[in-house]
Amino acid sequence: MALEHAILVSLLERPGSGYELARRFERSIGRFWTATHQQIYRVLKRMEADGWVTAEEIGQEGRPDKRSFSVAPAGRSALVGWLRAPVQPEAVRHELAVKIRGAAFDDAAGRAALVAEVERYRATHEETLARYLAGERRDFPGPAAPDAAAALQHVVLRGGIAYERMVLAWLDDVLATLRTLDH
Amino acid sequence: MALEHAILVSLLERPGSGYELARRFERSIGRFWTATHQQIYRVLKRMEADGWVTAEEIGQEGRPDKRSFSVAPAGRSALVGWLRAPVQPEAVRHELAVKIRGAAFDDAAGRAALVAEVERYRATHEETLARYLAGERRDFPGPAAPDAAAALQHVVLRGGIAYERMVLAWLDDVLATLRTLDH
DNA sequence: TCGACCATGTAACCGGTTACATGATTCG
DNA sequence: CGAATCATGTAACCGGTTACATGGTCGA
Repeated sequence: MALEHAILVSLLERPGSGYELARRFERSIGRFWTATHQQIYRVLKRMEADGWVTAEEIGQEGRPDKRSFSVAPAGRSALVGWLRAPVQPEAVRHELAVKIRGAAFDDAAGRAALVAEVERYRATHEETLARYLAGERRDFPGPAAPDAAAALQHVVLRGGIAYERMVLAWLDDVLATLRTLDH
Repeated sequence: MALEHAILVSLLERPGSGYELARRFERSIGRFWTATHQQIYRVLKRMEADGWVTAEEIGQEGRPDKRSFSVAPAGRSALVGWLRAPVQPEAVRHELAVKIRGAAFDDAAGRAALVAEVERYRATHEETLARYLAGERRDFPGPAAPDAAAALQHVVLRGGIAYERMVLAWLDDVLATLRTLDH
C-alpha cells in the first residue's frame, strides 16, 4: 500500500490537481507505480481528510475550476517515516511468462498465434524504450544532474531503460525458442 | 485475473494437491506469479465446481490425506482459449523506485539509511540470482532441452536470470548515485 | 458538429492480503 | 518436548479495477 506515498513524492516534486496527477501516473510515475484517476481522487480525499495534503481552489477562465494539492507537514513526515521503513519485496505478476509455459500444452497453431502475439508485445516495449530515451535526451541532456531530485529521477529513468532493454533481449530469446519448437 | 491459468499450467506440468501447488508458487512459478495457499485453495474450489479440475483422494499413512488435482478437458480448453487472447500489459509496482525519488525530500541521515536498505535489498536479489543459476545447472545441464515443456520452462528461467542481473546492475547505479549526493 | 481534452467524481465488484484455526507427524 | 513440516481450510478487510456520470472548451 504505497499509492499515498507515490502521490506525496509526485506532489513534492510539483503540486498539482488530481487530474494532473493522473496524467503524471500515465507518464513518468506510471513506469513504477500505476494508478487510475478514480483511485487517485479517492486516495486524495482521504489524504486531505488526514491533513497530509492541502487543496487550493484555482478558478480558471474557459476551464473547469481545479483544486491544486500541496503536501502539508504531516504528509511530509508520513513520507519520511515510510522512506525509512524496510523495502517490501516486489510481488511479480508476469502474465506472458505464464502463457509461455502454457504454450507447451497448445498445438502448433496455438504456438504460431503466440509468436505473433509476442511480436506485437515486443513492439510495444520497443516504443516504450524509445519514449524513455527521448525523455532522457530532453530532461537530462547535460553530463551531470544539477540537483538531488533530478539526479534521482534520472537514475530511476535509467532503471526503466535497463528494464526495457532486458525485456527486448529476452523476448528475442523467447521468439527464437518458440520458433525452434515447430521449426 | 490469471491465477486460474497459472494453476492450470502448473497442474498440466504435474498434478498435485493445493499444498504442493502453494510450494511450487513459492519456488518456480512464484518467479512470475505469486499466490498464497489461502488464495490457491479458494480458486481450486471454484475451479473444481466449474469442472476445470478433478480431485483424487489419496490416503497417506502417517500423513493427513491429500487431494491431488488434475486438469479436466474443460480446464484445458479454458487454458487454450486464454493462451490465444491478447497479452495484457503488465501493471508495474516497484516500491523501491518510489522511495528513491522520495529520497530527494529526506535529509542526509535518511539517505544514508536508504543506502543501507538498498544494500540489504541488493543482497536478497544476489541470493535469488544464485538460486536461479543453481536451478538452471540442476534442471538444464545439457546443451538443448529434450521436449517443448522443458525448453519453455528454461526460457522463462533465463528471463528470471536476466531480470535479476539487470536489477543488480541498476542497484549498483542507484547506490553510486545516492552516494554522490552527500559525497 | 464531433471528437479530443479538461476536470472531478460515485458505486459495485472482485481479487489479494492478513489473521485465525485445526490437527497430525517427524526430527533434533 | 518443541519446532518444523504436512495438509486444508474460513473470515474479514481493503485496495484496485471497471463501469457509469457530468459538463464545459477547443480545434478540425
